[in-house]
Amino acid sequence: MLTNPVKKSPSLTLEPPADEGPTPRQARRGHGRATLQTVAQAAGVTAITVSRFLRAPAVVASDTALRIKAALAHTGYVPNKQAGLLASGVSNMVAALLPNLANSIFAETAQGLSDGLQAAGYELLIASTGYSLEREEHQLRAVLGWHPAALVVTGRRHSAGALKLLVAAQASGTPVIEIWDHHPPEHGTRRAARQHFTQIGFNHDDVGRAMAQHLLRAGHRVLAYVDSGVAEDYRAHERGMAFCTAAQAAGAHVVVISAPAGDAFDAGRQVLGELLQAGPARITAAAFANDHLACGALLEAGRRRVAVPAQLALLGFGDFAISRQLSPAMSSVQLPRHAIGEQTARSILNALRQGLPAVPVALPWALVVRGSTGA
Amino acid sequence: MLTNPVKKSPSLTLEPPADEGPTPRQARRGHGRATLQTVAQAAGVTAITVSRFLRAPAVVASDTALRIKAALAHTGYVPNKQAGLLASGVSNMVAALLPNLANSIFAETAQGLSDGLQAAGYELLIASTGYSLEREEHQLRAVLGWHPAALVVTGRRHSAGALKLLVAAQASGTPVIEIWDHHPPEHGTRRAARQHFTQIGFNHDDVGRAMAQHLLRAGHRVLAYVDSGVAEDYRAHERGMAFCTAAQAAGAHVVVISAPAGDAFDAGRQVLGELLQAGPARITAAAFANDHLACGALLEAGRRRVAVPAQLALLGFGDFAISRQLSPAMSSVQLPRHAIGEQTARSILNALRQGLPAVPVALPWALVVRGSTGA
DNA sequence: TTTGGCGTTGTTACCGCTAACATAGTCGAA
DNA sequence: TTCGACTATGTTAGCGGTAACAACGCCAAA
Repeated sequence: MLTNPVKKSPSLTLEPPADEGPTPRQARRGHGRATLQTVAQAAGVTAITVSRFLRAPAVVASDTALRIKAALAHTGYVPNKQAGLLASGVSNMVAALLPNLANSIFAETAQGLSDGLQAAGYELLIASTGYSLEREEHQLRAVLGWHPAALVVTGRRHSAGALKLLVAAQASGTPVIEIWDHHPPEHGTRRAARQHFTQIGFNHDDVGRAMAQHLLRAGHRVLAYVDSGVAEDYRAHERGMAFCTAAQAAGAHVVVISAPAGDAFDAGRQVLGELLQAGPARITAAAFANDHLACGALLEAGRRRVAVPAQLALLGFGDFAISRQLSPAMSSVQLPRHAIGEQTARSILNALRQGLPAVPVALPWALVVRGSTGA
Repeated sequence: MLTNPVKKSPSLTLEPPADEGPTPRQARRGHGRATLQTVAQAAGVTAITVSRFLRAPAVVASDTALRIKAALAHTGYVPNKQAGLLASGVSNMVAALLPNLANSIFAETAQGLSDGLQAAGYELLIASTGYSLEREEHQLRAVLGWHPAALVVTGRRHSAGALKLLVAAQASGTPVIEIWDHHPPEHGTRRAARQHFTQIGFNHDDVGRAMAQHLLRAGHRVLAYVDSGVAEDYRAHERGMAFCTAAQAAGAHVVVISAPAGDAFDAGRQVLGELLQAGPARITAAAFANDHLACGALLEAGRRRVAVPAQLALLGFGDFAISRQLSPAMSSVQLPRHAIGEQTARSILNALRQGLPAVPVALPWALVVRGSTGA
């Protein structure tokens, strides 16, 4: 009964013009895809009934529902989200701005986000910023055009323009979440004056401090922090600063070395040479901005027959899969990579459903002690 | 001069109703964001003029342009892409379906895609399918609702429903690109009967064959292929099949072992035990579905004092960063991970700009011989 | 002076869908 | 029988842009 004659809708553009008068102007046609009109016509109802069926099948009569169901299958209807969103103002898309997708850290977070959101029927628009605040602002402006249901940005530092956009978005009810950081409000800065966003991550100062304390407790007194080769990765710097502060407070010496850019393993290898000769006295332990650097140093130490940890203890960050596999296994900081994404998805869904602002979450990390710092 | 009185547009809903009659029904308001109307009002023109300015600044008079520019800055206008797309039918969003973002292989491809598209002002909607064809179809249906400018899917195998959607999308002018594969048309199958999509990647049969030939040429006669722990990764299976075929054609024995699920390094370690005792005769060389498995085996070989390659040669796939770092360094197959993304972006942009279908591209890979197969 | 072209801006209708209100039809209680 | 509550569906008017066409002023050519 799909082809029974239905009352023709005057706005239907599918049938040939039938030259029944002066076509006022050339009608813009659709792209040939089925619309609600198409389906409605096939089911012998109007568009709004089909629309209702799609959003709440229970409200239409059961026989109507059957006809609509058949018509949907028959026409291969795919709802136009632009139109739906435009009309309803409700989006099911979440936009996430990440520094880099290729970096396993953010890739796993993206996967976690994706998992959590997709299960709830949301979609994920991803833009990468390459650690640049300028690009972040640009991407932000671009994704805002889609009126996303929520915004996820990485870190708590943004350009002035981006900040304005984020504040405006939040003010208009869009949850804004900063991931991979969890920082107490900074007093005495411009930052403190403004509203801040929900943060889901962990405190990098705490981690840097814990890394120092671990090495200090093992008796090291001349330390090094090997900073990331990515100059814009402020979180690695923050850990380094906290590391230095804690070490110096305990009366230890600290040297900071910046890793060269390029392949992180190779950078770590190169850094080992510097570690062996830098410092006022012999460096006995080094902490790294990430595990790849640390593993590079560890492998190079193996090649050069530098005893780890006896001669030089090494401590990574990130606990990548390879770290436990080397020997000695790399001590590192285990991060909630995937959990940040999952928790962010959960918080977003909560915020959207309850209408409440998302709550900040400090996720657990753990310093895992293995052979490289003398377990 | 932004606040000068402008001629009031009758359709403007910003001013209070001015109770000049029975408000027919409660007007739906926007979300408080600036619209073209807002900007136009501030600039003393109508919406269409602002719209024109945004798309082709040259066509409006220069003094008008100045006023509009000021009004845009003043209102913080962000174009509503839903509305724009709905009206024009032109999208600047590309949807990509990838098996997994956390996997470094696809993460780098995503990064390449993202780089290439963002530079041209396109945006990237990413969905992950978890290697499941069923989820792929579901995600496909979801992203199609956005009317993307192009579709990127991974691999050439899709569910029947997904295939139908892809064909329909392609028929309506949306470029469809299959990445990470490049396969000649298969004769005698249903696949051959239908139109196929632009493929950008490489031929996994070729790679599997090359892996076998490399080991055969080194004199190995009892081989193993260690398949991926992800059962749905058909490309790894295909490489394995080709590997076996080539080896057997040369009169060698081949054993196929499936890696256990879970951490790939650990899986590789476990597999080493099997490799040492499996087979009709002693296995002298093993090829792996990916470098993590291979590296796991290599590390375990080091622990067990199994000489690599003298006692057992190991050959990976993917050339991950760690592979060159171990000793002996892992022989592997270098893949155009990032290039697949970049090339896909380029092809999409070409196709959209020229209106021509995207051309298939076979990207180069290379078997890199290092110590683990006895360089 | 008339005419036509050009440059610039405005008017109208429409993209596909949904909110709000309106309207039939059904059924039970008064 | 009448009324009201309730169910199921329809009508209208947008959401915020853009395509197509119209119109206006200006200036040069006829």
